[in-house]
Amino acid sequence: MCGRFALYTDPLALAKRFQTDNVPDIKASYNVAPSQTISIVRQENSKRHFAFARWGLIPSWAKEINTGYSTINARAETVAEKPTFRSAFKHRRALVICDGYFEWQEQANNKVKQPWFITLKDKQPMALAGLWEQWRGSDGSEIESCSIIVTSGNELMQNIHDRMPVILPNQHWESWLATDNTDTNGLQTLLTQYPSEQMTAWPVSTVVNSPRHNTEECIKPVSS
DNA sequence: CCAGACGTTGTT
DNA sequence: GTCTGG
DNA sequence: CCAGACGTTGTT
DNA sequence: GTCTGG
Repeated sequence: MCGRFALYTDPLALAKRFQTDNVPDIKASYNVAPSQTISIVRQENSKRHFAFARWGLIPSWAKEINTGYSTINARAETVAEKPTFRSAFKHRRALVICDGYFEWQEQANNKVKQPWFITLKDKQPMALAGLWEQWRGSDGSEIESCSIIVTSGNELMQNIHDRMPVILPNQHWESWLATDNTDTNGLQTLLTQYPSEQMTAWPVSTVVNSPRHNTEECIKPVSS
């Protein structure tokens, strides 16, 4: 799955890579956790914008912000059907932007899990397949929230974890973001494993375990 | 009909 | 053990 | 995802 | 909001 990531590329470079008409006002973060505000890219009238959303999708019909169940990820296999996600899947897709994500590898003999950091070999920031939703509280407050779609792990990931986020290659950004695209069958074919040979992974310190630690040490390689 | 769930992961 | 907070 | 709290009373 | 379970 995908429960933690990092985003530290310069905002101007992000705007250039994702061809947005605004530059996100963000600082480098090496340890982004669920419930925090994350950077997403959406499209309106064929123009791309950076926006922000709370990580953990709140369905429009939810009574409380804390839904009591985990919506930080949506399974690619079922996202089109699940009541919590299907409306967003059809109408409110986004790119969740990160430089790399973390997965925790189970260890034999009940030893402490080993965290890994996974990036693209070309060091470019990546676009994860995301969904967003708007929620209105009874007091009139509004919150935009989002979820990251996950699928089975590719060859690189297999030894680390059996699930991984869906990473969209450049050539699929347009059809994923197009608001007039409601072909859910076609959209689902975009939710595939990114090729292992274009990715790389290294073990990192358990410093990353605590969301309170937000330094470069979180992504620094250690011997496993 | 109304009430209650609506999720992913990992472990058993 | 289970829920909340980050 | 992992870390940290998980309770009541009374006092500051 | 919409589906499932009773």
